[in-house]
Amino acid sequence: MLPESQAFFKVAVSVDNIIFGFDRGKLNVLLIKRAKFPYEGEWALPGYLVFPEEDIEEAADRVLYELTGLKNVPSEQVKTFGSVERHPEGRVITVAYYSLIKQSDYADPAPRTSYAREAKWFSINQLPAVAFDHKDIIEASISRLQRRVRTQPIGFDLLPPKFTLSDLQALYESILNTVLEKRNFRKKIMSMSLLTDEGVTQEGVAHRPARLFSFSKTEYDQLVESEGFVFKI
Amino acid sequence: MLPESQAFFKVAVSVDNIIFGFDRGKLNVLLIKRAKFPYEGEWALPGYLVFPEEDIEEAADRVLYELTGLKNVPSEQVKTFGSVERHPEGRVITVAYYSLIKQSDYADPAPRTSYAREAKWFSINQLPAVAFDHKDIIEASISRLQRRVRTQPIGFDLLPPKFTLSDLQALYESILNTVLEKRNFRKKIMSMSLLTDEGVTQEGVAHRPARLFSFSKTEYDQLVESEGFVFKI
DNA sequence: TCAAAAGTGTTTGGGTTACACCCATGA
DNA sequence: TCATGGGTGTAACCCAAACACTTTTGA
Repeated sequence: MLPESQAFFKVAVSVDNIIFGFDRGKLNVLLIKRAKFPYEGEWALPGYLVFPEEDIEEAADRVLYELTGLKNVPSEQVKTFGSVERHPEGRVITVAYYSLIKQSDYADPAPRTSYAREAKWFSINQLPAVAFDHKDIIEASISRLQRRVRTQPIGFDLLPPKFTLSDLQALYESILNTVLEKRNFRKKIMSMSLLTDEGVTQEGVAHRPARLFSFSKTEYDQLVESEGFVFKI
Repeated sequence: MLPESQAFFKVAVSVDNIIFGFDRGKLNVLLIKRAKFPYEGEWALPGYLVFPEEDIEEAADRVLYELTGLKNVPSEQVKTFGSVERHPEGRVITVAYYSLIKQSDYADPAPRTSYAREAKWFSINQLPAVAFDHKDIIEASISRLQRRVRTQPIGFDLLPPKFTLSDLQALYESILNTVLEKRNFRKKIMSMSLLTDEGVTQEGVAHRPARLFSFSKTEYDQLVESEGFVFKI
């Protein structure tokens, strides 16, 4: 290392995971209650410092597991936040990652370390105060999700393997914070021929049961590959 | 600082600037020739380490000025690159920023420090080998530019204040790497009522001179504000 | 008068919007 | 039989795509 470089290697990097889930018509984010300084006892995104010898994506997976118990969650980088005063312990630059998961698969997240006391889903419309600049991070992630969900079939990542068209519509409505016209929404979705009718209907609902559909990422990828298919809501 | 935190504060952060320019129908990127270890003598993005007490955006501006002489260039974060082995001096995580400038205003960039020997524009179709993982960074930036340019009026940032419709079309064609149909392109642009006819024509061209137009970001912002105007190419 | 790019209109098809009623089920 | 959400068709409109010739200038 050049002598003049020494002064620069004094920074820490952290990762913060924004995990989106969807349950009963509500878009949710997973938060933890911090157990240590700083912001002890406050809600925050599941995040922690990255070891100097550790890849950032790996750190994101590790930290997410330690703080919430979630494993094998694919994630994508959102943005890096690095203002000088964002962390009381020193200069900490954080890289935010977001993931979309089937919340039903991870209904009861729980910390695996003493750094968090609790992990809990919050509706994005009823978020508590959060530590650090995590409010900014959550907002940036929601914006990104709103942009992406219109041009990539990522909404399906939030739904169980079999879902109704109304589930899907409610998902889009809650992400985009709008109301969609039922007939047109269904026509648009069905015209893309992306869904497989599972030949099954809902059970135990007090009204006409809806048909269940599934989405296959593999088939979608083939469509894109072979015919340049473009997803658009 | 908690004692257990010490181990983490050993990382360096750098910034890399991807400066796009446009000249004579070609989309260009500004590179520097490095003058110091590592990668001495090789072409690279204008980038350098961030001081532990310095905001990242500020560092991006400072580093850009020092290495190329460019000042007051608005920039936007693209992505952060942080693989463990990307820098031979130690763990260095880099935050990439991209900017679009009127290349004619900065025709002859030149370094202000001994860290670079030269600064030079390269067509994105004829890039030299570049240091570090800068190839990945440039590719990520081009992808982002291609996505953004279709939904935001950022193309005008690359053109001089007065430009012809053919200039604009050539710009879009070189960014998107496609061929556009002249009549439809003009119709679409003009239908948005975003351009002001300057009442002037080209001079000194060996063919029918084209009319010159200008774009006002302020007027555009007002349109968006007042009528929810949506830019779309 | 020639070369070179500027400039322009119309038709067609597909997609988006808007809109209202009947259907199947459990309680 | 009632309440509840599931499920469907059609007309009007707008936008995108395709396509070829005339105009203006300098050389």
